[in-house]
Amino acid sequence: MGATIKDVAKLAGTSTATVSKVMNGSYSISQETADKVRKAMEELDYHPNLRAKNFARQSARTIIFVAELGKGTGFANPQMFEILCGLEEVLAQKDYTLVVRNIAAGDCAEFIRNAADTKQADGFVIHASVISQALDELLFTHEIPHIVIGNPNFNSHFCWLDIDNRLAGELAAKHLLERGCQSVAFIGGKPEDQISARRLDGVLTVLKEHDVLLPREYVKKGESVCDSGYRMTMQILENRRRPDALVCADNYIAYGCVNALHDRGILIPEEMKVITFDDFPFSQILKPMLSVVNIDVYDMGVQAGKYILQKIKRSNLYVQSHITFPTLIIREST
Amino acid sequence: MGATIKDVAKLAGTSTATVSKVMNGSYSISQETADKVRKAMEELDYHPNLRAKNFARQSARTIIFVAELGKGTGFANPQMFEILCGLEEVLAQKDYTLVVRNIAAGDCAEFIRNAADTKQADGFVIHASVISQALDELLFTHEIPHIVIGNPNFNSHFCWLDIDNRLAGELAAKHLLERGCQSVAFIGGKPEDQISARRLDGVLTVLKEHDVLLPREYVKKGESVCDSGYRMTMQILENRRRPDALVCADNYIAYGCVNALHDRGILIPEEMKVITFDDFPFSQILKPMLSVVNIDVYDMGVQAGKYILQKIKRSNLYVQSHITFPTLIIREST
DNA sequence: TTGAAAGCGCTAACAT
DNA sequence: ATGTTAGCGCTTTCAA
Repeated sequence: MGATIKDVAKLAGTSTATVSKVMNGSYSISQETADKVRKAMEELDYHPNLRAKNFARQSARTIIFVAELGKGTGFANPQMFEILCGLEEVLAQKDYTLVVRNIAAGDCAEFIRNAADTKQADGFVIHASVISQALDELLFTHEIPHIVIGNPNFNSHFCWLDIDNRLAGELAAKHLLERGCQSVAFIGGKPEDQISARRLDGVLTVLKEHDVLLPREYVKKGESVCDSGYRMTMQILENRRRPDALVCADNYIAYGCVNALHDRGILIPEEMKVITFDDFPFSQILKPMLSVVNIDVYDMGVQAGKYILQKIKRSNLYVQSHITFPTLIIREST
Repeated sequence: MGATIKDVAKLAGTSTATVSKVMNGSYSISQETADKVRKAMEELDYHPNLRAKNFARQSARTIIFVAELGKGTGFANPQMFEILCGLEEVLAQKDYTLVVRNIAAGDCAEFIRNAADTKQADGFVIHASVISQALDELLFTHEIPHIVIGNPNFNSHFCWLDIDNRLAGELAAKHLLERGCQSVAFIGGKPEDQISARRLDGVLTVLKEHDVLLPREYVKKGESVCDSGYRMTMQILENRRRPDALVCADNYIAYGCVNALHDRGILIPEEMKVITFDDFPFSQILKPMLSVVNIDVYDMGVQAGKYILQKIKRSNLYVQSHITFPTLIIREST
């Protein structure tokens, strides 16, 4: 066992209260005493017991990151890890501890209620995959500091942050316009895929503004897998008139798309420009390397960290926003 | 503030000690009293304060996962996240809390010393990227429960777990032999790449045993990137006699390799079998889908969790082993 | 400017 | 089988 505050007090010839005050930088301590105490600390190689401190203060200085984890999550969702890293950066800087907790969506409310009740954490960063009406109510009525990562798809009181996929779509479209494209097609994910839908939305907005049409037969919906991207691309190529650019809703679709163009002997970007979203996992590896509209998910974690710390201080703070800005990365495919 | 143990005791008409015993399942409590207490708990919606509990018990029930995180880690190293998920599963099951902490290699020893000193954690799971001689000494002399993920490349007292890359190489080679291959080439990473080297080692061992030769010109060393894989494959194809199988040291190399074979019009697997390691990120997506020797990194996290919990109980436990077994996944490329 | 003392909520040794 | 009581290490109020 290391030295305790008592040992320090004894050696310094003061009370434990004084030692505590020195540690916490109270103004009402004379230089002299402070020096004595600090010397004693050094001599004893004293490190305050964080747990005792938190207990006495009735605060944990802990944030729990809650999400549905499990086998395969690391590979399927590296973004989540990236967010986690950003979050950690901010929390560690402010001497907060980051706890990671896997929880099934159904058990989330119960878990958080208990964790908040027993003061295991001061706040929660919650992945949108585990939210529910019940959770919303709990957080709202108990005023539990939290921030949800991802836009809830139902009406709620949650504080949340999300990517602005609509804006991302706009950026992609604008870039194509700048490249002189006259006719653009979009190949997307499932009809219910919100991300894909919002990206399409952004694309459409910009194209309309510039009187570039995107006829119905140039919008495809399939699945977020390579094969589907391949098929959708082929379908688009069947049209009498070909578009001069393809916007792919994500990397997987883009991969299939590039394969299809390759098989048809269509040159990228000379005959067809291709752009997609997110810089992972293929965009930098495919031939040609793909232009993308990317999201800095690490920064999203940083933002989440800042907000949750603010929420803890001022619980009336309310945030619902698309805070993380997408950026255009131009590569060979456009 | 929620109800405390005192409130429960008062309502149940017992002492706090009795309440504590009921909570912790002591044998020496009559059914009757236990029921009374439990009813009181329910009535008050009592949840024990975990921090008080841990503090009183002088144990944190916490494991800290220490690694060098930062922007890009999530994408560059999804394995780490996968391990983390496995670790969380085991710890949560035993009511342990998992804390994630980014630390530079240089600051690691200092951080762990302090965390251990102040009993912030009962044990540490440490990524090999942040270990050092100093850390080894600290953990050894202070008998701090830990487990290192990854084989340290210097002499040490660490407890560690790692993947058995040698065995993985053996499995790959055996599979090729079973497929009737007579002549095998290996295209690997940099000369100093330990993982690549061990995989090659395993391949060579098996081939020798079966009198299949792997001549010097069939072993290439390059880089773990697609382009390098492409070039190395082309080099091998330049030989007068072609091998009938290629072992690629990893997914990136394999990607280049497949491209090269494709460009040369060589059919996989009919004219050339291809096998690689790890099931990420391309093996399931390339055409043809690649046979791989895979490592269950999630399970590695699970193992790490089990070991660290054991270490905490019995500090004399000593582990240095390649604990996670590779498995063969046969797909179209062989 | 300093110190005494009462917590913080729970555990565990010891007594009954 | 149950209760008494002394901690766990630090904070914080209040008095000196």
